[in-house]
Amino acid sequence: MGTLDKVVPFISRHIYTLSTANLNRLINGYIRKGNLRDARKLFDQNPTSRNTVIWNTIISAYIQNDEPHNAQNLFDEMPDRDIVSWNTALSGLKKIKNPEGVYLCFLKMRRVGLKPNEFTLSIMISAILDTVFNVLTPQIHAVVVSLGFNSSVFVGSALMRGYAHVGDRVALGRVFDEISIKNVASWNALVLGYMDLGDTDEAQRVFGLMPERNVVSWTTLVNGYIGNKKTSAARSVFDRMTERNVVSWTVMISGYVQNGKFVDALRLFLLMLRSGTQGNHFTLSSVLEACAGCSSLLLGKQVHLNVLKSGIPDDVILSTSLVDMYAKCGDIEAAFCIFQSMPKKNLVSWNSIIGGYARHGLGTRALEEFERMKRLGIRPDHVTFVNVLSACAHGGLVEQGEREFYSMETEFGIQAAVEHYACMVDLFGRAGQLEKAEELIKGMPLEPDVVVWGALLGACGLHSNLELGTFAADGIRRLEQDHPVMYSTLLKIHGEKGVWTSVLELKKKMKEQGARKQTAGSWIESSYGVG
DNA sequence: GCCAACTTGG
Repeated sequence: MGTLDKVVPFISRHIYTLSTANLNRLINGYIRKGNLRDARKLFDQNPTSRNTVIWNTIISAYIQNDEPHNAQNLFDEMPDRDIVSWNTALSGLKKIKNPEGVYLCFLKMRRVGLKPNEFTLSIMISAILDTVFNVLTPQIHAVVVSLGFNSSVFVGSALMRGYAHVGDRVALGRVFDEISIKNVASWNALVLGYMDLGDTDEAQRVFGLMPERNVVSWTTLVNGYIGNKKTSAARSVFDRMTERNVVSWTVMISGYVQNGKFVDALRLFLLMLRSGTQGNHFTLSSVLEACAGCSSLLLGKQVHLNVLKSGIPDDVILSTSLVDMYAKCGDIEAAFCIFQSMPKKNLVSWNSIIGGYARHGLGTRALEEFERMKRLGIRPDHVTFVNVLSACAHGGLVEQGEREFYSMETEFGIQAAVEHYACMVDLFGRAGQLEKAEELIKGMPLEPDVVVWGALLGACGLHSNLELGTFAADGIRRLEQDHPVMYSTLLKIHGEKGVWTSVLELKKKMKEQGARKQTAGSWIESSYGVG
C-alpha cells in the first residue's frame, strides 16, 4: 500500500487535527504493516482525537512487537483506563514472565474499582501457571465462581491447566464438568491436563471419549507422550494421524531431539519435506539441534540453506541454533560469522558463542566475548559461567578462572552449582594443581557428583597421581555410577606407576563389568554439554 | 482494541 505513505504526510501538512475515526484507521494501517514508529508519531500529533480504543491499540501493538517498556510507559500515561487497558497490561506482564507484576497489577486494578472479566481471569491463571504464584489458583477460581464465569470455555481451559500444574486432578475434572457448553478446546485441555499430571493412560482414555477431534487434539496427545518420555507411543499416535500440520511434525521431531534421538529426528524431517510440508522457525531450530547432536556439518549446512531459501523472518532463536550448530559441528568461524551478523542477540546467543569458543580451546576468544557481553549490559547466568570457567580450564587460564569463579558469586550473586565446581576441579586438575583441586572438593558445600570426581580422576590420569586417583575412583564408586573411563584411567595410572598386580586386578574387574576401553573424552563436556 | 488448546535455542 504505497498510497498511505503519500497520503499521510499530505494530511499532516494540510490538516491540523485528524478526526478520531481517521486517526484510528491510519494507526491501524501502520500497525498492520509493522510500522509502529509512524503509528506512534500520528498518535502523538493528535492528542485531542485519541480515544480509549486508540490508546489500547497502540499499547497492545507494543506488546506484540516485543517493546514492553514502551507499552508500560504509555499505560502509565493513560488517563482513562478501561478493563481492556488493564487486560492488555496484564498480558504484557505475562509475556515478559513477570508473575509478581501480574499479581500486583491485578490488585491495583481492583483498587480502582474495576471488575475483572473473563479475559482478565484467564490471563491471570495462565500467567501464574508455571510460577510460585500458582498457589493462588484456587483463590482465582473462587473469584471466577463468584462472578459466574465458571461455565466459560476460556476460563475453564485456563483453570484446568492451572490445576494440572498444581497436581490437583480432582479439581481438574470438576472444572471440566462445570463448563456448560464444552467445545474441542475444552476436551483438548482435559487431555493436556492428564498429560501434565503424568497420567498418559487417562489422557488416552479421555481422547477416546472425545465427541470430535481436530489436529490439535492429536498433536496434544503426541506431545503429551513426548513430555512423559514415551517417544515410541508418541510416534505410533503420530503415524495414525489422518491430518498433520507443521506443528504436528515439529512436535514429533523436537520430541526425538529432546530424547537424544537425533537420527530419528532427521529421518522424520526428511519425511516431512517429502510430504510437502515446509518447516517453520520452530521446526528448523529443532532440526539444527539434531544436526549439532550428531555433529553433522554436512546436514547442518543443508538445513542452513533451507532456512535461507524458506524466507523465514529473522529470529533470535533460529539464528542462535545456527550459531550453536556450527560451533558444535566444528566450524567455529562460521558460527562467529552468523553470531556477528545477528541484529538481535540475547543471553542464550552469547552463551552459545562463548561455549563454542570454550569447546574449541579458544579460551581467550571466549573471554573476549564474555567481556563484550558484559559491556553491553547483559547479565551472565549460571550457564555463562559454566562456559567461561570451562574456557579458562581449556586455555590453562588458572588465575583468571579463579577470579571469574569468585566474581560469579560476589558480583553477580550466582550460587556456585556442582557443575561450576566440576569446571574448577578440571581447571586446577589440567594445570597440575592437584592439591588445590582436592582442597576445593573437600570444601564443597554440595555433594560432588560423578562429573566432579571424573574431572579429578582425569587430572590424576594426566599427571599420574595414584593416591588421589584412587580417592576419586572411590568417590565415583560411592555414587554407584561406575564408568568404563574410570577403569581405563586407573589402569593407565597403575601401569605408569608399575603397580602390575593392581593392573591385573582392574582388568579382571573391567571384564566382569563388561567395561571396554573407550576413546578419551571429557566427562564435563559430555555431561553438561558445555556450550 | 484485550484472553484460551500443540511447537523453537545455551
